[in-house]
Amino acid sequence: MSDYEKVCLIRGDGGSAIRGILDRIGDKWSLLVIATLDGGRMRFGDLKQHVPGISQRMLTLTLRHLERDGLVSRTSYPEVPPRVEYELTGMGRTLVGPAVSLAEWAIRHNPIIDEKRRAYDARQS
Amino acid sequence: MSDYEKVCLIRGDGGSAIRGILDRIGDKWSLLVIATLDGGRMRFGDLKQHVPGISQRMLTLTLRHLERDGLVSRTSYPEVPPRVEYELTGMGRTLVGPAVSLAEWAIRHNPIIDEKRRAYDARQS
DNA sequence: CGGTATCCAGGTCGATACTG
DNA sequence: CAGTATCGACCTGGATACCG
Repeated sequence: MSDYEKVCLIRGDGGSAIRGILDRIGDKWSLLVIATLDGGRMRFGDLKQHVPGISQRMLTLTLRHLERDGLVSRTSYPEVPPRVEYELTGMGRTLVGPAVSLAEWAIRHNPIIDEKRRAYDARQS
Repeated sequence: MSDYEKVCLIRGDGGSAIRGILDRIGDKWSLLVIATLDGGRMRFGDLKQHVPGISQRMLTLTLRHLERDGLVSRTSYPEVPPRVEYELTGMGRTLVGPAVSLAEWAIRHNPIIDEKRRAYDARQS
């Protein structure tokens, strides 16, 4: 694939391709929840424990969105007290690869970016 | 690399790794501007034309952020009328690869997701 | 031409309280 | 246990007007 075609992939028609995916997983918690669920099926409460800082509300919302998009499946057991388990769907698991490549980029370049940022801010002040 | 290590990569310490990169390029325009600049060095006005729908304000802001992080370089020529050119830095270009892999995922799965979404919404109503 | 300044509408997210 | 409901602070981004 040529570089030009790559760029077109990202830009799509008016950028809708990349917008679609970022609207889906570019929020504060989605990718974190997906990464956590990559460890295997998990209950609501466990998930809440393993995603530090997430509120109950945001975990619920995030899971609903991911479920709606078919990235996560929800299974509730009619027991008392209730038990609900979540796991990645097949499609959900295929997202982990690309997400990891972005995370790797982030980890590799974080120190340089921080340095650049400090240098930039120093120039401004 | 094991699956477990992959997940740790994304989750990092409390998810800071993935948060860092998403805060940087997860906004509405950054990745679009980067993809456009991947075509080569470009003037402010041309950039505005090639990123459909972006406002002057958001283009300026986005470019400032990318410049601050060392992903884009800015060159202004002391002429009248002024001319300012932007281009990806070396580090900026390395981001295109991972971004493309995410875009490819998005393009491949968009139809399925849309379908899942419609099915989910139909069940709710 | 390439910005900056200002205002504001809408959305996101956290805290808190309550429920089956 | 696994949610739902409500409120409010904050932030993003669009429109508009003006500037060197």
